[in-house]
Amino acid sequence: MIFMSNCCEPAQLKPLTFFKCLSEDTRLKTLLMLSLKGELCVCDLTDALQLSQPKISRHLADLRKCGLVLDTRKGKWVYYQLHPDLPAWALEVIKNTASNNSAYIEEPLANLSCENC
Amino acid sequence: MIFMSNCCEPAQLKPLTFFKCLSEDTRLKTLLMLSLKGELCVCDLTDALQLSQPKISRHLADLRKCGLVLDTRKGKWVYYQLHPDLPAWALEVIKNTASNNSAYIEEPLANLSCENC
DNA sequence: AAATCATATACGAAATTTCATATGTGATGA
DNA sequence: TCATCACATATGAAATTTCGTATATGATTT
Repeated sequence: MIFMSNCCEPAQLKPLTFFKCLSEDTRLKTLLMLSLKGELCVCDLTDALQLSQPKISRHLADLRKCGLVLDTRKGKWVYYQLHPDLPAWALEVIKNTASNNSAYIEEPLANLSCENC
Repeated sequence: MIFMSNCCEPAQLKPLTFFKCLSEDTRLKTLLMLSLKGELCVCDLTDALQLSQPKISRHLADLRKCGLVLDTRKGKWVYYQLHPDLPAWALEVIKNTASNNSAYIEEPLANLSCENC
């Protein structure tokens, strides 16, 4: 994303940057799932969304560079969560969207193994 | 937008379609301004955003085809407003974004002639 | 240390989006 | 009816985004 140049800290998250992050299927579903599940590793997401690992990783990198998600390594795994410093309005947009569009994330949620449920 | 194929009525507005509409500068500013001003004609928007008329018109056509805005002809002018049937969650996203990002639309708002203030 | 597992990045190609420019259309007014 | 004003659309080129494939990295296990 060309707008990644503008995005460093969530505190200065620009609305256009934010919505560009939400404007692609994989990234949007990832953000909505994180808002519901709290924390997921890369392999959870490849399973849930049935997509290749590099594809998931590239989109997570975009979200990370824009400050929307935070990654934490735990042994071999890297866990992602919504960034705790996300501006309140942005978090509200994500939560609002998640709770009003359950059909959109129904299938990926169902694909999650029970440990994450 | 390729996702316009999916979008007919606001009632079935899909989240991805919605955020694709918000992911471009002209369209996002237009939606935020409409949420604050209620109704604006095409020439108001070209003035406010300082952009060419075809550029504004094309983006308005995208928003119209996705069901985000409603157009009404009044004599020579065509007025646009947020679509009254917009799902509540989507309207909330727009209003929430507008009220928390005043700097982003400060300049275009200032460019509006006083009749629209 | 070598192998393996989980994840990240590089690269060019393909798909999509955006734009400038030219032209079309519908309403109004002379 | 002719001209003009406000707006819409068509077209191809340019810019941006997305993706598959190959490869790199960092942690764990053997």
